[in-house]
Amino acid sequence: MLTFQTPPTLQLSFAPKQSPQIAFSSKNASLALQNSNNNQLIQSLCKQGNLKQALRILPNESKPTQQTYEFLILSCIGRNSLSDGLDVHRHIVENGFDQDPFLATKLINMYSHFNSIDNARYVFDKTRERTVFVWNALIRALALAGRGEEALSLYGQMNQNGIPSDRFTYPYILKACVSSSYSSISLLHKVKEIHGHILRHGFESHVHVATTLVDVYARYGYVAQAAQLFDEMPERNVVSWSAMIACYAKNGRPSEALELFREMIAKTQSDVPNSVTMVSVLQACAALAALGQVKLMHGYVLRRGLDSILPVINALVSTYAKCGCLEIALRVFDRMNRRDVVSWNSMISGYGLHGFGVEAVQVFRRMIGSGISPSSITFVSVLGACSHIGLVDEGKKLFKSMVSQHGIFPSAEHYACLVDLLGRAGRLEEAIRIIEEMRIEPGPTVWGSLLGACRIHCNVELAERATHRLIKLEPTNAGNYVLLADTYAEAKKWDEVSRVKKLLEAQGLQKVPGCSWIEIKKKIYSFISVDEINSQIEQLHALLVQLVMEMKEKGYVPETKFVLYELDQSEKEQIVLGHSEKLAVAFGLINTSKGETIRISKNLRLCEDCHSFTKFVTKFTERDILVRDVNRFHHFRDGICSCGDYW
DNA sequence: ATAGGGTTAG
Repeated sequence: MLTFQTPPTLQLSFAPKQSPQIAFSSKNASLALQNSNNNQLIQSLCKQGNLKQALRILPNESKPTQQTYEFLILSCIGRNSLSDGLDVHRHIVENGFDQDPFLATKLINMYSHFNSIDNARYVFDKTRERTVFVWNALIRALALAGRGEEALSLYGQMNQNGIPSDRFTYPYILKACVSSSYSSISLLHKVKEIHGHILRHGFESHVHVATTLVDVYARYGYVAQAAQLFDEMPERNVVSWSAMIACYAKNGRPSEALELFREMIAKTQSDVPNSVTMVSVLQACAALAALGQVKLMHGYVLRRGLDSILPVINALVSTYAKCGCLEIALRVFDRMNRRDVVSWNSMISGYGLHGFGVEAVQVFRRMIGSGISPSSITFVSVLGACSHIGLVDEGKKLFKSMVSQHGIFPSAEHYACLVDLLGRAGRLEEAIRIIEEMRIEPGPTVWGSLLGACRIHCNVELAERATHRLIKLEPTNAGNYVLLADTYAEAKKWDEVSRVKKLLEAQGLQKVPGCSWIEIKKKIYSFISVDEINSQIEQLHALLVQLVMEMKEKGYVPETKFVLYELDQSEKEQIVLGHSEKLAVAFGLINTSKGETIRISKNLRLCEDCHSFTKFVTKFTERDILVRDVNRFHHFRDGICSCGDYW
């Protein structure tokens, strides 16, 4: 026999059955009931914010219906009041509606809204007639609450009980996979298993189900899988297109994202890009640092009237900053009439990216002053900004203020920023002490920051220690081995250099090739670092040789201390001359007009020789050169770099 | 009745 029992988490305080003290007298209430149906009275009381009173009237004065309760549940959600929700639930039970599967679904959704999962499950457990709606509702609640495993096990039970899943079940189940704590390998296995179920039940061509599949594969980096699914979709809409564009944008394939966007516009009339599409498109432009593309997209945003949508403006701010145009980013930011924490974060990181640490901290303070609470990302941004310019004390203060003033507990990412801040400034001992005293597990980002700093300051011993940890944490990241090898090379420990190189090869890992690119007349040209000259870059190479020769007379000395081969000086110089950034600079010199800033992007940190080379080029050719490396911008002008040689 | 895509960091 199922009876209503109050579980520990469901604290229903039974309201005293006294006559309500209300502006409405009971008489008025009865009258209203005679004239209209009770829903209207309840609704009007709810609209006045008087839900408690509505509930008091309910059993005495009227015969509530399913609809009445549905309305009451929705008002609790609208008013965001869990305690009212509990009251409504209690009334539902008292008035004999507790076995209504429709209301059970609504109650589960309500508890899900309040993230009160135990109560949602309680409703589920007490409901005898579990329709597919009831099952779906609880699966959804569990998936949204990050309890993926429970959602999946419920799905298993659903199958065992012979309840046929429907097209609504699968998007929830796929989300459950994402919100589970499976390791990525068993997760892929799980997603494939669910994918199999979807195929077996014939839901794969359903647009919502297929779009969710695309998204889930994309989230885990299975771009080819996602693309295949997308290609095979018999029906697509703006959401499917957006999901696929986002997939490319997020998985390091920005050109394909832009290509797909163009295809979307060309191929379909019905699927018009919306704000969500544009946010991903802008993200792709930012990844490419393609200022020309951003301006085109900005125009599109204006034409479509999407320029008042906050996430779109936020994306514009951060994209302009990432494309080297801090001025436009600031202009867009200044004109905003409403700003959320993301807007501020975008501007703070924009300043940081361009080496304006002091300004970034000022924006941070303005943000606090305007009453916006900083998020954990705010601190990553502002600490990163301090780190770029070496504001060590300011950064340390901000780090301390996280807990003391803002109640935000530093994550591994924040420690990574702090370690980077100290490490870059050469305070390696202090940095390692921070790591040793961390209360949470220092992840790869933390050791990575330390290793990066060791590489800059040529600290072999600590670099070995950091790499030792990193190899365990991310065994396939070739970058860690390379940083260690670079450190050995600078210390002239050639035996160690070759040992690390062999270690790399033995695991089939490869150094990520240096790649630089430049946008000329809205077209992107990319260059890869080469050890030898080929015909395609002959002209560029000739120009470089000539430049270097002339610059050497003016004092340029190629910096070759980090070349990973034990060669003589001229051979080393030959190698650094093939760096992709120099090729891009030469290409830029040839293909842009005098007075025009040359804008170059690079996938790695700028090497010291390219840095000093570019400084000389700006002095020598009287050109401005803007280089974005993997961390930040360098504004080269008249022989000086905005980073002040601190990067 | 229930469903799908997006923003800020390093």
